[in-house]
Amino acid sequence: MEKPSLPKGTRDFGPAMMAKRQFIFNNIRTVFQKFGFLPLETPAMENLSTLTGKYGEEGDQLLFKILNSGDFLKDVEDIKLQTKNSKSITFDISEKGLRYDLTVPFARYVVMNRHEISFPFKRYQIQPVWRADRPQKGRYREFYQCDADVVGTNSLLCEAEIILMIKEVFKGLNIQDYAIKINHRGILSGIAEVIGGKGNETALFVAIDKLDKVGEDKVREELQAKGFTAESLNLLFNILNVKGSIVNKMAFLATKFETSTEGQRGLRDLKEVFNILEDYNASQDNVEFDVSLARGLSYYTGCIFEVKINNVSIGSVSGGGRYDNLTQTFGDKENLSGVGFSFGVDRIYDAMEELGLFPKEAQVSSKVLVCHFDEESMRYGLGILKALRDVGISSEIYPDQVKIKKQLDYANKKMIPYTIVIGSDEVKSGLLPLKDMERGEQAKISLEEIIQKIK
RNA sequence: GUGAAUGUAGUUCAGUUGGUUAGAAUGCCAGAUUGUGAUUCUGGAGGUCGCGGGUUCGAGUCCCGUCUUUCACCCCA
Repeated sequence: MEKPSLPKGTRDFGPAMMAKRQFIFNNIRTVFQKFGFLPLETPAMENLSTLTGKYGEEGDQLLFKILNSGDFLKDVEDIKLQTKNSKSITFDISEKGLRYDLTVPFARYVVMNRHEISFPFKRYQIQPVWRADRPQKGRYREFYQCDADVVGTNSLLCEAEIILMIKEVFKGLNIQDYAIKINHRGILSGIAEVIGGKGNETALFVAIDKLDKVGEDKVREELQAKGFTAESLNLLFNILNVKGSIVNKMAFLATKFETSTEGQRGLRDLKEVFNILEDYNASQDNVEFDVSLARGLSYYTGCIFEVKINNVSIGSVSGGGRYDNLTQTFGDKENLSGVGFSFGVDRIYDAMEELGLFPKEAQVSSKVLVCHFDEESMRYGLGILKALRDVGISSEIYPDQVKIKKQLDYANKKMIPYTIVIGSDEVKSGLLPLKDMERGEQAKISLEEIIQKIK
């Protein structure tokens, strides 16, 4: 018998991990709902044609494809099989794939259900996605995304609210040291225009996105190899090296973008987002205008976001942006604009674990364990148990007659913070010893007092 | 997808130039303790050394393959 194992990059989540994961999920879900987003779920698999072409050439390669059922080779031409070019027969043998993100399935959903959706449409979606990437720390082949998107409005209020939601989620998770980076595709296009890199945008954006990671010299090297002149690179870094406050950076860029309508559009949008934030009385703490932020997903057209938790070895934990033409790729005639972002739960988990940020309360299952010395006291304990549960206190009783030591050990293992040990004295008097397992203190009090104390 | 490193009790790790029966800490189980847990003491269980092949009188140790995890590239939550 072969030892069982899991596919590369996938994991089981035991009860201890699930308690912490759910702490994150609940936090995010609560914030999404508070901002008026409605839940949506879509199938794990989509038609391959829905998925391909949305994530760039590299993205298509990372799609998990599902082999057709039945005799999937039946209709493949012999010539194609003989050439052994697997790419050429992909669409002959596979017509379905696992979803790569939640944004594209959402766009598909919107186009299919236009008649019953009223715009602006705000939905959130918390589901796993799959990528055939090579796993590393913080990179999994199956991971959960928590998306919130608004479609059907150009209002930059949505961008501002995204920032507010990120702040609120991180506050709830007690993550303090982080940066919400924001930029705009218009600004990137403007830079490309100004330095004479038009037509070569993809290479340019991919390279400058790495700036904070690999440094200026490497980016210069890479772009030089791609055919950028020294002169245009000097212009580029003159722009990218802007320092100072958000206002200063924008003023500087305005002088560079006098001839670029795209660049001006980017600046206008960003300025408006910051103005709206001010009207919300939201501080600009943790918000950074990062001119070198690019992001790979090719469908973004306006503002783009990325969130990084500082001092951890995990990449970005959240990202998003505005996309104007996504529904058009599904045949929609109208130009519906959408904007959204996504939290990566698995990475937030890794970061929080690394920083030791999970509160103990998040790992508590039952709040009380009722312990007992004999059958009579156990039966008496059942009434206590019911009374606790009736007022909403999660509690359990040790189901076997075993030594008190074992029962208390069980409580410790499950991180149950309180125990009530019942014996013949308690059955007689009705006074119960509530024990605080962390402090080791206990006091005999009435059931009513217990409920009041720990509810 | 390209290149590299890693794998030894449940967990974290020792293990010499290849040499008898592979160790420690911690955790687990039982007892010291017949109304109270994480301290202390005593005893016990637990490993086909990731898996498969090879070299050798002999392999945890060397070689090849494979899988896992990790790192860089690519890309990204």
